[in-house]
Amino acid sequence: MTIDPTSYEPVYRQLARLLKERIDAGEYGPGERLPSEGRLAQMYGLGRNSVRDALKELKSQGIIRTVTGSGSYVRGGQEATMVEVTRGAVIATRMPTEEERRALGIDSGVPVFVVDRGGKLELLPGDTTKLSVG
Amino acid sequence: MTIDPTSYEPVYRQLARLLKERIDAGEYGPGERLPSEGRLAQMYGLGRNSVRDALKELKSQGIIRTVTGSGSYVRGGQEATMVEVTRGAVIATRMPTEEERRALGIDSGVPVFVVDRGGKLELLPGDTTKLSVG
DNA sequence: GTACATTTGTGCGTATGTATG
DNA sequence: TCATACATACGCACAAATGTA
Repeated sequence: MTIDPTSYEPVYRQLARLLKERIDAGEYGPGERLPSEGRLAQMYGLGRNSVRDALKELKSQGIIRTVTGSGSYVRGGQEATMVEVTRGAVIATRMPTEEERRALGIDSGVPVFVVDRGGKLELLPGDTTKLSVG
Repeated sequence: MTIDPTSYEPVYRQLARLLKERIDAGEYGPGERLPSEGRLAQMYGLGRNSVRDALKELKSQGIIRTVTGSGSYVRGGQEATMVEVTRGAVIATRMPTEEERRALGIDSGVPVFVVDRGGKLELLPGDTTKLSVG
């Protein structure tokens, strides 16, 4: 499969879709490193910025995470801890701010739970938390 | 308040933080349009790409949405519908796929609830849904 | 309906900084 | 020390969508 620059679909989206398919198919497993940005650009005949746009999309979807100086890695495969929510609680979900991300130690592209237990708000990372109603 | 290019904090993050403060302060209300990218670049002495990076961050946090050819608008102000979750349900949150986004009719930067009621999965938009435990 | 200006989207280039190994 | 790799920041050009005259 290759990239078609004449397609109606932007090349960076084509690449993002392509990489996601590879990941879903298990060709790149959890924790595994993707080829470098320069390598991907070379492989698919794109500029590095377009490759970065594709990776940015995957990051924003929480599919990969990138480490400066090292590479881009497939996320997933983590265990989720169960948190019990009690009667009367109200649960919302949204994307965290930068501060909240740092505080919770989560990557970009990961949403958070906002649990309101009678006025007291609690913030929980969405990638490693599941709420059980009981 | 202005942008400091010599700061340890990237200028696009500074601008994102600054705009978020303006929005939180109500200077830009829900539904209101932000200045155009070119205008913001001019106002703060940045390149347009840096402005776009800042807006991308706000988009990824679900704070604004952009419409091609029109502008960037402050999100929020929508009513959230309460959905009751019953005992035994398990709730997760994550970013939706493109297909799910189209199916639910939600913008990018909006996470979804995944409610598991005894094996039956239900997908709920995170921006217009709150879950009440009862 | 048409033409035009405005605004965002895409794609590429360059340069430099920072982190990793 | 050195090469590799990602991050930031600027620039340019053109496409596509919008809104208005």
